[in-house]
Amino acid sequence: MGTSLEPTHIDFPAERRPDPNHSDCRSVASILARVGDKWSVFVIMMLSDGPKRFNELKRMINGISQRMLTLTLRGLERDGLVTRTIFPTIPPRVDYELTDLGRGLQQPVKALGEWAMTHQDQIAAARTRFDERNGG
Amino acid sequence: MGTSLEPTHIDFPAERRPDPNHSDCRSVASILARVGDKWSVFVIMMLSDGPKRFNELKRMINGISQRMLTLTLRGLERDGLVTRTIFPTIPPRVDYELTDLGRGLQQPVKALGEWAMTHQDQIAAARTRFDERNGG
DNA sequence: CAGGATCCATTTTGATACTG
DNA sequence: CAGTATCAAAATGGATCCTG
Repeated sequence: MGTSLEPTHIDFPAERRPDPNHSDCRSVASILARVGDKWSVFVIMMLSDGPKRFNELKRMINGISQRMLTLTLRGLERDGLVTRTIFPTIPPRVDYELTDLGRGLQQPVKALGEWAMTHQDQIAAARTRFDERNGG
Repeated sequence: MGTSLEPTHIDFPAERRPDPNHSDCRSVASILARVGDKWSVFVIMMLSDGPKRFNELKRMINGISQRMLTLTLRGLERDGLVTRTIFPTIPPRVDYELTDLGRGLQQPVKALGEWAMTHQDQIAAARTRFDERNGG
């Protein structure tokens, strides 16, 4: 392989750990890690309106390499967010589609995207100020 | 320095670019990139209930290195999400606090966290299934 | 078409030592 | 206490070639 899809380990202080023997925040962290992944978010968005083929996605997300698209899709498939359907034709055809779980995730992701959308100016301004006061 | 806080470049296909001359998705991507950042999310969460000092945060987020906490806080400060207040005492004291912008971001982030919370079992199960069918 | 395998460059992170 | 500086290790990503 070469690339691990495993999340990084995070220790949470006892006072913050929600439930001692049910679920610590590690699993949540690993999920956030996938959402945080640049490409995952875009793939999820691109699959909003129905299934897509591999190269179709590759063209839609201009700039992603074949390798990264493969890796991203594998990760999403592993998490049960996307299904992979192979049509045994020649040439081969593979469809990727959001699962119910994936569609559920889309909602909070969209909310985040919309927040980013509506506040991008404020953030850009803050960055400029910071860079001026600083690096200037 | 050594570490760039700049987002990675993303090209969007013309059909998907929301508005040609106002804002392409790059800025949104750069915001998502910060949220996607493992540590940023946790720092934002830890600052929910008021300002915190550097080492206080470091203890709360067990596992983060001093270096990464510094870098993370700088990034959040640059984006206008947290403020940094220095008390010129000896020993020095520095407080970090969420801005209004930061508190606003907390909402969608929390939504995402809650989704992750409530679906972690499904995802864990999916991962196990995938790993069994696969690596097995 | 849809990848798998390799190799290499860049980024990111951690450990460690030092400072006002 | 709250960092900065430096170095080494590890993760990540792209380019390229190959295959059913």
